[in-house]
Amino acid sequence: MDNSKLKDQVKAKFTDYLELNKHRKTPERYAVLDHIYSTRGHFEMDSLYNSMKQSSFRVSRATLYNTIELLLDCGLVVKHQFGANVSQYERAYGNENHDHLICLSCGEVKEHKNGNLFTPAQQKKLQRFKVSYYSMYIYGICSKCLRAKNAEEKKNKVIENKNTRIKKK
Amino acid sequence: MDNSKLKDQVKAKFTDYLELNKHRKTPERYAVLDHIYSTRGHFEMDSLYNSMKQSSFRVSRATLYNTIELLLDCGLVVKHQFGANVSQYERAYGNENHDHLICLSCGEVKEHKNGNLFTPAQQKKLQRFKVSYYSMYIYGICSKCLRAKNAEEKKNKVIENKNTRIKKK
DNA sequence: ATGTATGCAAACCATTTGCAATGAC
DNA sequence: GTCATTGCAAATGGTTTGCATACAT
Repeated sequence: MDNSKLKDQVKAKFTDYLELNKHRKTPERYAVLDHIYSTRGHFEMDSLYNSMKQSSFRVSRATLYNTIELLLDCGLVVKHQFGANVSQYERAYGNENHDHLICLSCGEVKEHKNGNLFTPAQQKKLQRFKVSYYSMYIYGICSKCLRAKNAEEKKNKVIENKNTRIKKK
Repeated sequence: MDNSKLKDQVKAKFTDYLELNKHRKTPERYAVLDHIYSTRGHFEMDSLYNSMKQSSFRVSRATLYNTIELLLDCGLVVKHQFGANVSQYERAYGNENHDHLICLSCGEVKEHKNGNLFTPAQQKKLQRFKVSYYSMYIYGICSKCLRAKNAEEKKNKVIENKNTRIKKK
């Protein structure tokens, strides 16, 4: 995947943010940013920590949490809390807006490209509120669990019928 | 507020759910439901616990968590995790669909009546996914914080100007 | 040289869990 | 009478915090 250009852009954006807010430009911070923009999709703190530990640059959990806070603040990362106890994070720059389909049965999270549910025109209607980003979570039952549930119900129906017949005797 | 009719409806719905799933109809469960539908807006576990403690019916935290799980499952309550570490909950029945505006600066959550960003027609497009409900979270800066921020920036600019003048000397 | 940022380990705290006692069925 | 449910207290685990050390400025 050739995303060196993307990485340069986010690095520049991060540098701007750090300088503007008088934060230090430490190698740890850039290493975290680089690592996050090396993979797609959602990640959680623990996996990021382990993944970086195995790479050339290890950082402490404390630093990870500190850095994520900065990345959230400057809009390079987005945070999600879908319902499990762990927070999930996601690249925000160069990542097309999408909704999240969350299965209430198995917990799987799928991305759903939707584009413009929330159009700029609609954003304008929100007077007196400066929108940074938005998250759309759609909860329900995924196709896999739906099939499993249907199969289950069919089975139960058969059993019920059997019981009815037994009772009739 | 006359919501005795509403309470009867949700009570009936809860009873249906409990019977269908062969769960017991304990007084604790109905007390929790009743308490939740006695107030509007968001609440968290701790406030619910304390509020019920002061009322005539006290339940343990364990039971509270158990019962909320049931209420979530039968769709009478919705759970939100806006970013803080505590989950927030909300009545779902008779509660018009609305988005949530969350201020990244002060954490305040405001409801935003929107109606139908997510229309039934759009839901149909989600093949192979049975939608139960959805949550729209719009993050940004609220008007209060926006004003504060502007004031702050104005102040900094004045200081910068002063510094420039000093340097020029 | 100064003081912010890091790493470590301990603390925190919402939520979950184990288990004996209770009470819905 | 049976077994799901309750209440209590202890355990869990993601996240935060305090503090000594390191290092960006």
